[in-house]
Amino acid sequence: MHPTSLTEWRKLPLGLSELCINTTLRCGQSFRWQHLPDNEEWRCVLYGRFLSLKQDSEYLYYRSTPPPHLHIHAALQHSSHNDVEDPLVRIINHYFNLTPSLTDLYSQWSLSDPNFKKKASQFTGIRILRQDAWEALVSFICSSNNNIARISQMVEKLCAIYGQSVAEIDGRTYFDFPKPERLTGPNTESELRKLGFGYRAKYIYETAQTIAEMREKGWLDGLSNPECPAFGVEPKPSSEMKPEGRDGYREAHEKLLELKGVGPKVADCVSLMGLGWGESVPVDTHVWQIAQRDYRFGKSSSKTLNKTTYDAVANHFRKLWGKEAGWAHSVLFTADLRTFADKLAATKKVDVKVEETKSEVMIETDVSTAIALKMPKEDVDVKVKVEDIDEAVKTPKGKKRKESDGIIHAAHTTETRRISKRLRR
DNA sequence: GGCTTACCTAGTTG
DNA sequence: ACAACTAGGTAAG
Repeated sequence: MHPTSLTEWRKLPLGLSELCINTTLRCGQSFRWQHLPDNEEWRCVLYGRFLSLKQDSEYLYYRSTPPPHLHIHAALQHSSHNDVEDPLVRIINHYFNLTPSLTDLYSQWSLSDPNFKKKASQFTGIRILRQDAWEALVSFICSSNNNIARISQMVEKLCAIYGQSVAEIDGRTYFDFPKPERLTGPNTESELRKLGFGYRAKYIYETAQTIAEMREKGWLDGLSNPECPAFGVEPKPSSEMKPEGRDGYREAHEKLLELKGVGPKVADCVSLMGLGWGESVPVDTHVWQIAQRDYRFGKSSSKTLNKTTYDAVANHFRKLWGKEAGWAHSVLFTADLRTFADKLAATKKVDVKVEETKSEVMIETDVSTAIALKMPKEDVDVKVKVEDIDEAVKTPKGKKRKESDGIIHAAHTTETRRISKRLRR
C-alpha cells in the first residue's frame, strides 16, 4: 500500500473540561488509540476512516486521510443532509458522546456526592465514549484478569491480523476492527492462542461464532439505548429510569451474559461504552475497592464480590449519581488507576518544579497540573528532590502490604519507583 | 446463592 | 538472572 496523504488540521471549539482526550483515551475505555508523544497526537481508525486528533485549551484539532470512495462505512454514504457537513465532525460528535454538557454533569454529581467533588477537580474532561459495540465486546472480553498494556497489545494484533488495512502513515499501517465473520474460521482459536490471547482465545472465537451465525444481523447494535443509538441511526426516546436501570439496559445486560467470556462486569462495560446505556456501572476490582474504602461497603456485605454484592454496589452508585452513573463511575475509576495515581499523590504533598525549556520560563506547579496543561513530555524537565518524594509518598516499610489497604500503598510504591527511574536518566 | 479454583501471559517485583 | 506476583474476570464445581 502507498503512503496515504493527510488532510490539513481542522478545528472544533471545545474546552478541556468538556473533553480531555489525554485522559479519556488512556483510562481503559478504548484500547486502540496510538499516542504520539512528540506533539501529543492521537491516531486511530473509526468506522473505516483514519482519524488523527490533538487538543489545546480551546480547540480539538482533527485531520484524516482524503475522503475514501469505496471502503467507506455504509452509514456515511447515507448522509441525508444537503448541507456539506464534514463526516469527520459527525464521527467525532458521536464517538466522543459530545451532546451532554460534561461540566453540568460534574456539578450535578459534586452536589450529590462529596467524595466525587473531592476527586473530580483533578480529573476533568473524562467522557464515556460511544464505541462500536462489537469492538467494545471483544476488547472487554480481552480485559479479564489482564492489564491495559496487554489488552492494547492484543487488540492491536487482532486488527493487524484480521482487520482491513485502511491507511499507511509514517511507515505504520492502520487497520479497521475485524467484523465477527472474520473470526469464525476453524483455526481462529489456535491462531489467537499463538498471538498470546491465552484462555480468551476460545471466548472470542465462540462469541464471534454466536453473533455471526446464531443471531440476527444487527442484533448487537439493536441492544443499544434508543437515545444513543449506533452511528448513523436516528435517536428515539428511551424508557423511564428505574433504580436498577431502564428496561432496555436490563435486557441488554441479560442478553450479553449469554455470550462466552461475558460476565456481569464485561456486560456492563459493553452496555456503557458500546451500547450507550449511561446508568451501567461496571463493578470491577477497582470499583469494589472504592466502594469499600470511600462508600462504607464491606462491613455488612460479604467480603468477596459475588452477584448480590455486585448489584448492591451498582445500585448504590445509580442512586447516588443518577441516570449517567456510569460516567461518574469512570471519573473515580480513572482517579484510582495506577497510570494516573501520580495526579493525586503529587498534588498531596510533592512540590514539583517544572521548567518549560522552550520558552525558558520557570513555572512552579504540580505534576497533575503539568499533565492537565498537557505539556509535551519532551519539552518538560521535571525536577524532584528525592526527599520530597519519600516524605510525600510515605513508602510503607511493612512487608505484607496486602493485608491492610494495599492498593494505595502499592500504587505509591510503584510511583516512587517510576519517579526515581525518571530522575536517573 | 455464596465461595473456590483454574485459566494464559507480558511485564514487574524482590 | 529468575521465581513469584500482578493485572478492569469468567466458568465450572
